[in-house]
Amino acid sequence: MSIAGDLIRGHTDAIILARLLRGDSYGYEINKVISTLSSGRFELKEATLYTAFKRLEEIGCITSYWGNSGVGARRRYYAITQTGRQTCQKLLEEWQETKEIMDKLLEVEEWK
Amino acid sequence: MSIAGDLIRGHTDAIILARLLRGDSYGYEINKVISTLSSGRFELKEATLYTAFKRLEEIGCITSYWGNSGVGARRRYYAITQTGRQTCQKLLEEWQETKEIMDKLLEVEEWK
DNA sequence: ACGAGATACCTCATCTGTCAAGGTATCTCG
DNA sequence: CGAGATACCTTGACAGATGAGGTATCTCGT
Repeated sequence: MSIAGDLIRGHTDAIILARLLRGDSYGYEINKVISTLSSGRFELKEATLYTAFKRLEEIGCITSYWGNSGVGARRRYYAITQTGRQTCQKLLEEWQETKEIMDKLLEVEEWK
Repeated sequence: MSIAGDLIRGHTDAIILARLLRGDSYGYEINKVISTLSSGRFELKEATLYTAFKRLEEIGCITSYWGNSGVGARRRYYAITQTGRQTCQKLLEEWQETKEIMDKLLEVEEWK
């Protein structure tokens, strides 16, 4: 992985919620999507992902239910709640702000 | 503080190094500059800052020396090393990549 | 029918960086 | 002289990321 997890730390909740905003999904799939969208440069570790799900469910941002597909390994689906939507919007705004601030702080003159 | 430190976590080294690239400085001043540049929206806590200095010095990215100003409280100045410059450049590139990936991962359709 | 590999979930102990809280000492200015 | 700014530092607690380990099912080639 070229992008260390600590660089994303604090933003995993935002990533997960933003994904769930597009529709219910389950852990394995979300991980795949993240890996694909980042062209493999970043992937959440499973432990991180499930820790996040647990945390998000505890604070009421998501709910979960077992899929009844009948085929394949059982899946636990997650759905975003109204609280989750609000939290997500807040986190997205924070990300925009973080970007602005970081860009200003990292501004460098020319490289010699 | 509107931006929690954890959102910046993993980027503090980059911030400090990018600052030192502009010239030697000391803890208190760097903290002030960060606060100013971010319009007060973000500030490193002192403990975090000094922890980072220690870490960066241990891995050879910066060196330190006591200022001999004679007036005011004593200051420990920090200077970036050649290793530090390389590390800084790498971290800046990582930040650009992090931004790209995050923006892609957080992409949302319209808000309803 | 069997083994490999993919799918899919989960837990626990450990590590690392952040931070609250506390401390020391000097200088400036009213 | 006292308050507040300047300036440094350490310690312990905490939270999130992760390595390592575990379970179970399905698919596909041989």
